[in-house]
Amino acid sequence: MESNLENFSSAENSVSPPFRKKKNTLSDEYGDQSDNILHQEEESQLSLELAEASNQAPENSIKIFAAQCAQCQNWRLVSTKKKYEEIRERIQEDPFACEKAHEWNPDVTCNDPSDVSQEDSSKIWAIDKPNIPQAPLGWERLIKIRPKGNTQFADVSYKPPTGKRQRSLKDIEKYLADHPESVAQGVELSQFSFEMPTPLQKDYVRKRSQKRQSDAPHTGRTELLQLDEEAQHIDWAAASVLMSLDPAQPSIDRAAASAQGGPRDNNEDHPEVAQPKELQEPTTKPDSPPPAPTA
DNA sequence: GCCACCGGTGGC
DNA sequence: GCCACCGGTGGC
Repeated sequence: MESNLENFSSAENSVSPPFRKKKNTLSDEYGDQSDNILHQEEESQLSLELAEASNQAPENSIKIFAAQCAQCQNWRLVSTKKKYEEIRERIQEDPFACEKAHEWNPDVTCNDPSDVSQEDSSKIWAIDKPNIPQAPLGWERLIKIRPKGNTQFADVSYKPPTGKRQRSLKDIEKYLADHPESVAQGVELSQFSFEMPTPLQKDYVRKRSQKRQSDAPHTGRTELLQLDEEAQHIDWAAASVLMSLDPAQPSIDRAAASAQGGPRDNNEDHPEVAQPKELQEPTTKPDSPPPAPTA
């Protein structure tokens, strides 16, 4: 992926403004299928890509951020986490559009294919919640993705200018009580959100009722990718952001694809084969998007 | 001793 | 049934 994206260490979220378009996915080529995914209301969204499962990147941090153009529904990589946060915070009132990407990708237009694809088997995608405010100055919002099979998809926390990570609103409350100076600087509870992203693969997270598969080592991201065969649909309509990890396994695409296609109305032609590319591969350069989409 | 991870559970 | 919070524990 691009170098730009590599900087990101954490993910954020995105928003999905209500749109009037009918398509919603990132797919260019398979645009249609994407429609199914988001179907109904189209909204623009943001997506994130998690760091590699390997040991290199900071754990399961999100590496790539993307936002969906409200007009063409294609996804555009966002140059920095900060920019991403800015977009996210106001995405509802100020929907993302390809034009906004000109700041870091001057030539991109709605005719260019999405910068990201869900097909990228090496990535795990998750949709983030909308309306998450930017972290207060000096604070950093962190999202740690848990390995597949956990009862929870991720852990959201905030790292204050000083002190340790805060894991909940209650923690924040306490922190603010103990740090009047922060309050004096304008930091308030409403600036924090511990909502976590939703994995595209529904079975990524273990249901309470199910036992963990003893055999399956929950190594983490790697497994993620492969699992779902069943269609797991995410409510794109409701979703706002996507994140992806990169497991070393191939075969994810399909899963991802099915996951997405799965959503309610799939009109796709072929259930399995169809691989909606909602997100195009990050591989693609942000700057030089491939040929035109088809929409 | 501190930090991060993971599981369990209470509350909605 | 799902989600968020929090405690326990293992690893560094």
